[in-house]
Amino acid sequence: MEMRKRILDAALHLFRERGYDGVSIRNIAEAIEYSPATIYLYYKDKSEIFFALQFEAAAVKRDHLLPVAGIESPWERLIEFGRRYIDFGMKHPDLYDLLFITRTPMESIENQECWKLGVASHSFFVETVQACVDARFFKSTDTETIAYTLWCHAHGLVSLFIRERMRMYPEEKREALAKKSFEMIVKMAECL
Amino acid sequence: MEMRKRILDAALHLFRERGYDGVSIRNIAEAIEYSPATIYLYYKDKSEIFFALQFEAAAVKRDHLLPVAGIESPWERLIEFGRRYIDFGMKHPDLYDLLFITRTPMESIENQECWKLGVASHSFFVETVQACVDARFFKSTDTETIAYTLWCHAHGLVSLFIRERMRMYPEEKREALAKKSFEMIVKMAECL
DNA sequence: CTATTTCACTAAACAGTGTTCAGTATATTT
DNA sequence: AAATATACTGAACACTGTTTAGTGAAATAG
Repeated sequence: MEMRKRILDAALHLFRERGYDGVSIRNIAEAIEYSPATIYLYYKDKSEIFFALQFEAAAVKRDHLLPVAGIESPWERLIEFGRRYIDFGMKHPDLYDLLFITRTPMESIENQECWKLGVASHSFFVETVQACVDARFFKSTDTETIAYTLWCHAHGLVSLFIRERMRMYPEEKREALAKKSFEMIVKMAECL
Repeated sequence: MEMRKRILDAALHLFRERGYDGVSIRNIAEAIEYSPATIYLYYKDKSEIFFALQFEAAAVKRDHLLPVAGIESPWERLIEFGRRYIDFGMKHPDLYDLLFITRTPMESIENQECWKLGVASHSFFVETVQACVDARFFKSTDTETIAYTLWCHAHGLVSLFIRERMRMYPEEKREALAKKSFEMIVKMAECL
């Protein structure tokens, strides 16, 4: 299990610098000073390395969101969840990419371990929205649509940012705009 | 100019089926029954084919949004813009992907023709929001943040859909959920 | 009508990719 | 000492984007 870890460490490091497509099995092999063929003794193919990293990304995200669970007020919990979700995306663009943007063999992902972590996180999010609904925080009682709408905003915000679709805004203003937008959606949710 | 068109037609057709990375210059050459080297007489490299297609995508999007310009009421115009933006993304996932998700050599995109179309569309969107602000439609007067927030939601909605991040919702419910979310963000904007 | 230049195109190569497989050298077990 | 298992690799296969030297046909010039 020592070798698997060394491969993942090298792969994550390289992916961070050059992106998934920018890194070859040969690059990873070179980084750990083994032959390319050795990689295949530990991972079936490149996509399996990807899934293993996606699992790690999901774990990092889980840890990033963990403190949220301790907040008692559903509304405060929801806000902090959103804030930290976005913060995770901004701080770990490659991990966020891996989890929510990159094209992957999605047909098989339900069987992967990383899927469980994702589902758990999403369930926690929906439950928090449900708690807000139960506390009569919103006029609307459509938990599913509320949760999905808030997720759309957060995901849109992060993915426009990390896939560089904010070129029409000067670079130094982008993060501030994202922050203001988060505050705005919170205000909008208040009268939802 | 006949050959350039044939290359683009073949490329777009193939990209639609197998995605950008799934198609090689050799595949395109094969499709139009020429040698791979011939492609390079008409396009500098693969990325230039990409930019040409991105331009076409931007044109399709522009045409899709064109009817919106005729709507007098700023608020109605804004709603219809959103509706049609999302509709474009759902109907042409590969074009939307090309425009707003795919990683591209973004450093040079400002010099490309497609950038102008994108900027024009975004300006029109912001101007519509500004018209709503001028008409005292919102309490907030922060046009930039309002526009960006609405865009985040729409982009998040489309990109979660077309990059298959809605697996936790049964397939037949996804589109309905998207529709309900759009209605919800409209309601949310009303009390913005 | 021949000679030259231009044009549209390609075969073949270079350096890279993911992946496989036969084979080697070392360590462990019998 | 012989047999087996372990850990690894060199070399190949079929692919990729891209470049270069060169072909054969058409257009132009003398």
